Amino acid sequence: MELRLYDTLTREKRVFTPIDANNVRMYVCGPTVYDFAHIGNARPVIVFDVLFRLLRHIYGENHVTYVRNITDVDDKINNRALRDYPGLPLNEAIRKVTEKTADQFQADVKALGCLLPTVQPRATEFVLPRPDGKTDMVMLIKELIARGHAYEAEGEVLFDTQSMPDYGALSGRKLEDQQAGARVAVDAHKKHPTDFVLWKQSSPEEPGWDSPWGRGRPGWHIECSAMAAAYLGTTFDIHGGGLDLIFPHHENEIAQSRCAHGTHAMANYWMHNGFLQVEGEKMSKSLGNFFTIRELLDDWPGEVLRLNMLKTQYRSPVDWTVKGLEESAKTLDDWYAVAADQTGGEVSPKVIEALYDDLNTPLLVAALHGLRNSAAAGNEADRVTFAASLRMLGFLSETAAAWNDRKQQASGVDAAKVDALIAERTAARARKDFKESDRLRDELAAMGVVIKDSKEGTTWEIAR
RNA sequence: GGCCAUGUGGCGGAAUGGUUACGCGCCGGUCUGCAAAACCGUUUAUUCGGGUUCGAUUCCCGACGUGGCCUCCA
Repeated sequence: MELRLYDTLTREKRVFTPIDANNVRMYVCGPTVYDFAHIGNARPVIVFDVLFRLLRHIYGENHVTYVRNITDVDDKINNRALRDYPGLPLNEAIRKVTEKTADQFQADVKALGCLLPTVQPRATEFVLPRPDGKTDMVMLIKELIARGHAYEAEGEVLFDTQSMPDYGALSGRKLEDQQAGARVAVDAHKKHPTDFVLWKQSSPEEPGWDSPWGRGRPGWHIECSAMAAAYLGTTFDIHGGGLDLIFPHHENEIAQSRCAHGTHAMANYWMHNGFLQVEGEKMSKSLGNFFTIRELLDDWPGEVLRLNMLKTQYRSPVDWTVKGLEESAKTLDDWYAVAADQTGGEVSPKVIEALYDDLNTPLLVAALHGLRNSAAAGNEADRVTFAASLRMLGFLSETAAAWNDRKQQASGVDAAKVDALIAERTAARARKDFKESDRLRDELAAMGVVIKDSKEGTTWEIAR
């Protein structure tokens, strides 16, 4: 059994072979911290967390390096800073925006059950040459100019796309096609319409760094090229992100990195997650179906959001619906009850096998259902395996009791009152006063409490 | 317009050149004072039209639908 991953560059599933099994290296494009992350942003975070966990399982916990950057230099951030903190000096306002947003992102991701990446570098720390000598953006740009892949024009430094014979390979674009397209803005100072900015000048009001090309700031793509090289080397194993990043972001990252380093590949496997729709419609602020992770966490435990995401294979579109969330919540209630705080054990081979096929998480969920049914039927070995498998995937982060308490607390139901009503009902049933016992049951139901009678007595839970 | 992805039962969602995925729901049963829960069981599908093939949901072509990218959106 071998791990196979779909590679966007070759458009096929390929057996995964790491460059160095002692240090498997993965880079995933993280957030640009200008606004709270929405549920669509959560998808790559969760998907690549699962891959990270799988790689750790295969190669060992200390033999995988996962880098997820934080982009804290971007014109959207500048605009947001000006809007939200009009009185403050820009640099201070920017810091407030990026810190607040980055902190919220970290909290959100943790709630979703994701492990901390090995490193989370910030773009602003990689603009200028560093004391530790790690690759920085200015260094890369100088190298690109020296190698004849970039040129200066009107104060900008631009990447010369025509200098790279196979530019466009990832997205399947040809330079010729781009020329004819009327929608590609033609700037007089560009040698070719697809040439893109590596460095641009900043006005005195804009954030900037002093560089060989004057005071300015980096273009959009160069920060990932720098941070990836800084931590993972000039060629590494896996580069991931959302489908929309294929062009131009990843295409241009590849161009910059390969041309600066003189390599044949930036990453050996390019993975892209599909998009997310909400209730069958495109998520957009104007439609009012735009949810931040934070908002969803107010209504659902993070594990519910996580499971809901993993019910679909990562390359397929996800339709994010309340019905789906309810189903996921119900499933987790059941799984918590059946797993029953088991500890230890090994992850099920079936779970690993499903993940080996390009992270087939729906098949994985089916395998979990199988274990669950076996455990519920009394197979104690499978109960342990079931729990171990769930934990490996980032579930079962709390005790079953805590899981149930959370639901009760969220509902605001008074447990003592429920217990008192149930005692009354039990007494009524004992004297065969079923009219009264049914009335009490209705009263509890009106409070959102469902009761369950069994031979051992009556238990209750919060209706979803 | 160019390029890319996708279209499976009431719903979500896998797999596969020929034999029921799985989950939710529905329905039936056991249990129950009646229910609920639990457990057992049943049910329904491969967008359309061609082609290849002994045989296609699976491969090929076309149509239609949906989504994405085409300079800073995961």
